[in-house]
Amino acid sequence: MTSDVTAGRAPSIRDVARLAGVSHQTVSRVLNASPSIRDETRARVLDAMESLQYRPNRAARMLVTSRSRAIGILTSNRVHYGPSSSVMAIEEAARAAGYAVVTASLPSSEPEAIIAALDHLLDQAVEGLVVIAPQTRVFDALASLSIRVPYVTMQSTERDEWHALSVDQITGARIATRHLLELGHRSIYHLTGPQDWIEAEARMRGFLAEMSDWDVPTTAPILGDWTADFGYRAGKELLRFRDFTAVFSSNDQMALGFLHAVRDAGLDCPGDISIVGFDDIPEAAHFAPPLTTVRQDFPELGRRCVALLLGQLEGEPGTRTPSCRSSWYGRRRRHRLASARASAPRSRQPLPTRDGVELTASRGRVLH
Amino acid sequence: MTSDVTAGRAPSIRDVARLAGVSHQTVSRVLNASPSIRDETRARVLDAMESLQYRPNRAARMLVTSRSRAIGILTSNRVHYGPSSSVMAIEEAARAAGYAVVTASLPSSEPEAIIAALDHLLDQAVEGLVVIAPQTRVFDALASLSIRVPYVTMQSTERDEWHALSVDQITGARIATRHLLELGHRSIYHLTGPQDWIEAEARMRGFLAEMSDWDVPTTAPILGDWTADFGYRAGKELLRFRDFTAVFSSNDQMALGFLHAVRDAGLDCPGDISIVGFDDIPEAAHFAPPLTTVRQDFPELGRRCVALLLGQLEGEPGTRTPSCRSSWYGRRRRHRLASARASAPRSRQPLPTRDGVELTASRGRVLH
DNA sequence: GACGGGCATGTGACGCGTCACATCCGCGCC
DNA sequence: GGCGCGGATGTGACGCGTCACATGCCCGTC
Repeated sequence: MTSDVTAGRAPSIRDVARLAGVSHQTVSRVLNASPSIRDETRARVLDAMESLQYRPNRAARMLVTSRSRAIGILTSNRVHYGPSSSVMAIEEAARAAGYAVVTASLPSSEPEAIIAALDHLLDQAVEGLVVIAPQTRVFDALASLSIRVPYVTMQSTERDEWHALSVDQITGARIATRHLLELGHRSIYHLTGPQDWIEAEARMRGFLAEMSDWDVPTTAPILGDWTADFGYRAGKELLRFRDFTAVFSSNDQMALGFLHAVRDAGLDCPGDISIVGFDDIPEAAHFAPPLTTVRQDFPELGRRCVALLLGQLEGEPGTRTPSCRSSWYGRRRRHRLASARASAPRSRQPLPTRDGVELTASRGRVLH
Repeated sequence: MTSDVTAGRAPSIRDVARLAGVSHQTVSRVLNASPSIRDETRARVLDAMESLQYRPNRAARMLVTSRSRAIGILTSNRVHYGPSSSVMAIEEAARAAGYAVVTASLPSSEPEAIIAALDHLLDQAVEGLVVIAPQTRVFDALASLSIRVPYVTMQSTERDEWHALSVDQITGARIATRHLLELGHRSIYHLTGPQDWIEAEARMRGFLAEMSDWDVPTTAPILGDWTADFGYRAGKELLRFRDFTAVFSSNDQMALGFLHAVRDAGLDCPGDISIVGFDDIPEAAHFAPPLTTVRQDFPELGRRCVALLLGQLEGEPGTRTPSCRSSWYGRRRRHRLASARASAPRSRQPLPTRDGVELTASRGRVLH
């Protein structure tokens, strides 16, 4: 008796039900695609929804199902190509699966900041977490909060194998390293990312493994912070001695800075010093000289993250492998991949490909 | 009588109330910092919350208050420095204000994609929207959905003035242009971004205005897409004629590509052709040569977006100006600015500053 | 000593989509 | 004709934090 025509309130299933001449439960069944609804009834309900501009109340559904259908992304606040692209892909994949994405970025890597960010996400009742950040620290913070939410990262750690993700950074790093070795380089420096980034560690491991396979002695990797500024400073420092002929940088930004230092030293990049980067950021082809780098399929990585996470959310916790292949998701993914490929106007020639990683020779130029 | 000790259910205020020996309403009052609670009672309740690991149920609160305390960000899916940094800042500012951020990126700029993304955000019951994307199209989509959610963009349009934001891109573009003019250049090309990006339009307007002030004739701006690849292609094309001596690029990526083309043509950048970029991405200092560019304070921009949006959300709709200055927010913002400044290890020298925009001379090098 | 006022706290209803269960209808069967 | 069955639909309760209102209490006041 209370609610009249155009109340201030948003329409609820009861409003729809009244208009369609059915019970609110029937409306609910239509919403949930229950099979036991006559087509004619369903049509009437849908009409009523349409004319009322009905939108299900997320809060109410959440309350009763105690599922938020939201996942959280915890990112470092540094703006890098890889993480950003992954976030986009994660968001799209999650949306396609009917999940919302809530982000929290880390103003710093202090434990308190991490805990605050996690707390924020948990307040949003996220059902799962994708971590694109210093992973070991986040893991510690999660443990300290003692709240168990499924989460995935871009790469597995020793501590919990089941979060593994298979774009294989180790292989990518090996490819990059092998490339330099095949060019004849025997003293190669490695610029790595922050230690507690799993990606950095994996790439470093790949580098060391490949060097070891070739029986080439290595110097200690240089711990960087992903930035071009660091690459530049490192280059300035290392070039004072010139006890090397090649550098494998863990990402393209640091490689850019290093290139800068090489130019500053009056040296020639393909000639005197070879550099290989990692990530294949869109700008890499326009560095001076164009950078040889290892392409990472970040969107694919993001999509796999979501698939893995959703597999854990929907299936029983513990399974891990087949979740990536659940039918509805596989279909969408294939579609997206196809369209992405069609729209890519890249002019570089891919070199040997292997599980989502490839080495690119920038603009066809011989590798440097 | 039903719920015992450790049920499967998460604890509710009633559980807390029982443990603290008060009514559920008292617990609610503690949660909402009601003043009329005795300190001793509050302490008891807080203790109970602590020991139960109580976390307010977001859904229930949302349901009853019909406020989600979430804002949406609609971003283009291109990974650019400016948008990404803004998103981070928006997220942090929103979090500081107790809002969550839900993102939706646009796989394409097709109207359907925009509508789908908006729909997704509205499904999440976001209370407001920050748009970092082709803005005119989004506006159309919003209108077509006929759902009125407050939203802000990075810059005002003619259509709806009250979304204005004050990091002044026009001034920034004027500074860049003036710089080239002061160097003596009289034939200057402008590489602009996609037309329906407000930022692109504003920078173009600034360019044209400054040129006009100096009575220098202009050629039509070259419509780009923000990418380095485009800058490269544009450079290739333009350099066939060399009917210009300087270029003002709407962002640093396109400038990078252009620089590449200049090198390819065997020309010297400070000497033969001058280039000024826009954004001051962290990599700009390491281009060859280091790029002169206009720094944008994207984090500040993001923060202002949030302040503006929250002002609209919290205050009565219609007010616009003073909302940015609401006390709690001003305090936080100041704090964050201070810390950001302290941690910035930039080595460049800022040139004349004006409302969040400054021209940087990379590494002290004379401008090119 | 009765009354008004303010403070601290309690009571019950409410919102909205879902769940468990009830009801109704038509049909086939013995 | 009564019974059971299954499909389609309705009924009422529930979850949890908040709102509006009620209650109890202490204090001062005339």
